[in-house]
Amino acid sequence: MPNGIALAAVAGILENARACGAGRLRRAVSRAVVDHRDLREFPVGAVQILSHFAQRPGQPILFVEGGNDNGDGSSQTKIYNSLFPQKETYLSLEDELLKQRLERIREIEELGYRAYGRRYDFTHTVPGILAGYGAKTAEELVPEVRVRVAGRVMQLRHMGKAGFAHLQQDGERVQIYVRKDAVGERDFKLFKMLDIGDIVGVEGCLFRTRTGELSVHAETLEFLSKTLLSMPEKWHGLEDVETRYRQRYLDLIANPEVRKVFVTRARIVSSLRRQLEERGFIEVETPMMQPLYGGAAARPFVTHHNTLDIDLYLRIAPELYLKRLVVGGLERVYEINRNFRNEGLSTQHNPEFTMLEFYQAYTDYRGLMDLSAELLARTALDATGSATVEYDGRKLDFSRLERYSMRESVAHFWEGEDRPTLEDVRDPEWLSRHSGKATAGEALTDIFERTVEHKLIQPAIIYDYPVETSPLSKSKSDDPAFVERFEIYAAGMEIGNAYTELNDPREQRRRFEMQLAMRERGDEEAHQMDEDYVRALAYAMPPTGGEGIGIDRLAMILTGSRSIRDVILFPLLRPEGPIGLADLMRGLEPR
RNA sequence: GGGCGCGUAGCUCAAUUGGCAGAGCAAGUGACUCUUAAUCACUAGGUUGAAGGUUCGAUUCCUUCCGCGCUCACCA
Repeated sequence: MPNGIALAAVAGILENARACGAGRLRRAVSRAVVDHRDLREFPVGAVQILSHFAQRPGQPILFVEGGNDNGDGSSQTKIYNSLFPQKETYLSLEDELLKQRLERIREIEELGYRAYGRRYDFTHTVPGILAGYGAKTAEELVPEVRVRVAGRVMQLRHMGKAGFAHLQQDGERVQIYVRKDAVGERDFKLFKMLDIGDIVGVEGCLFRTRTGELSVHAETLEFLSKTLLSMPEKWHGLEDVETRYRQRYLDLIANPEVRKVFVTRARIVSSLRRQLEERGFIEVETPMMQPLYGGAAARPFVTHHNTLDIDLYLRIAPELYLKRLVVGGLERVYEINRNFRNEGLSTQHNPEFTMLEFYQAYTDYRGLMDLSAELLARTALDATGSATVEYDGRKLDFSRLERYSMRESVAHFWEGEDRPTLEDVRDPEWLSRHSGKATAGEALTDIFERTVEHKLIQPAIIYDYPVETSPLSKSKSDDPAFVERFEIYAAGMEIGNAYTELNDPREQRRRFEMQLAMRERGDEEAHQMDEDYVRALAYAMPPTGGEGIGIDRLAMILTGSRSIRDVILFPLLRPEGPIGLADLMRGLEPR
């Protein structure tokens, strides 16, 4: 290719004039070429090259003229770049690493191994080896312990005719020692070809190295899977937040603590399941695609079913379906699954998030408070090994849930001189003095949110909410301005919401109609009329307590994560655009 | 949606006032049969997120756009 030759010639000339890598020149040329101007003035800097050359007649010419760096701007380097027509000639997009790895695959197969292997029957896992033999001395390993173990190569240290590697499995690592005279010519050739990130199987005996590390003395190697891309750096791991979320698999490989977070999350969910099962709750699954949405105040996602030709909503809550089941006699039900709310994103909000909701017939919000205290204490213990966890430098004790009524909390957490008394907090005049909201209830909620919410670091229950902000809860019989509802707070976040369920179909009809009126006025978050739900209540629902616990936020607190995205494996991000790997691979495909 | 910040090699990070884009790890070649962030020598690797603008000259200054983070608003 003529232009390629020209480039080589330029490189040669510059090599003589000054030690200058071909890569550097290529970049300089490509910069000029990209501009595609006939004349481009270039900085002189310290460049002291005067070189010019012509290719063959009629071919593009690169003319480089240099001067001294005299600092007064009088000397310039000019590149007359007459038309290198295809910049691709110079901007090679080939990925050297990928090319090398594909070549590696060929070599591995030439040796008689599969680059992408089949079943490997291991006798031990890496964590199993560490747990079983990590405490044994060299002498105790003398009756030979043979193991077959597989894992991902995370570190490699070659030393001529021997070498060490660390295999990672389930987030833990064991060292293997491979020497030529132990594994033979062919396996040792394979060992020398390994890249960090490859997955291999090793058979051999356990021993301790001179420095005392438990290791597998390899006798045979099996190749199981080839990495084509390079792993994140061994020391710092993967730190780029965006890459960590987009390529969570890399995050999990490179950052052991991330794995722990998701293991803890799994423990939280299984602990809650087990505790609810023990109390006679059964797990159910209700529709995620709903013709009518309800159970919370939020904007939904809309989708469409083709055959029925109807729009459906991704559920914002399972509440109304779960209560239908209570009507049907499933007196203790729970569901752990995703809700979808079409809202902004933040460190505490992901558009899809996981909620536990449970309903228990014949109890009320007082009963649920006691149950919540037990559930949370036990979950913290099961997930972290302690009912006390540290979050953001504060110790949170889940074994004792503080309880305040909303009014008490305002008085209790007030900062400043004019701390209100409990009498003040129920005085409409005092409330309107401290909030611009129209009604006393809304004002109380407003004041609570501004002065109390962020101070609820210790796990706490706030109970008795104004009726205005709680459309689905049953009113307190002795104070109809308030409802039997509580929320659970910890680390300044709301993590749960519960109430004595409204089970009077007449009242429910009235509240739906109020919501409908709000919809008419353009409130997208107002409830729709769900007449089937009213019909269900009309068959009589037992008095019931219902509660929702945000699993993601609970997981944040119990894992010490500051962002909800750190406890969701694949948080919602904008699509990243073309990756280009498929094109690269296609370009390197042998034909 | 508003405000602030970030974007440089596969990864982690430098780059003086606007003046030749560098290092470590990873990669390639060679040496090394107990290393462990192995070591030693050499090599390669860049559209400085993208597009414009200012300038003799831009990673650096300006504008717009893209992506991410924090924050406010919205939202439980």
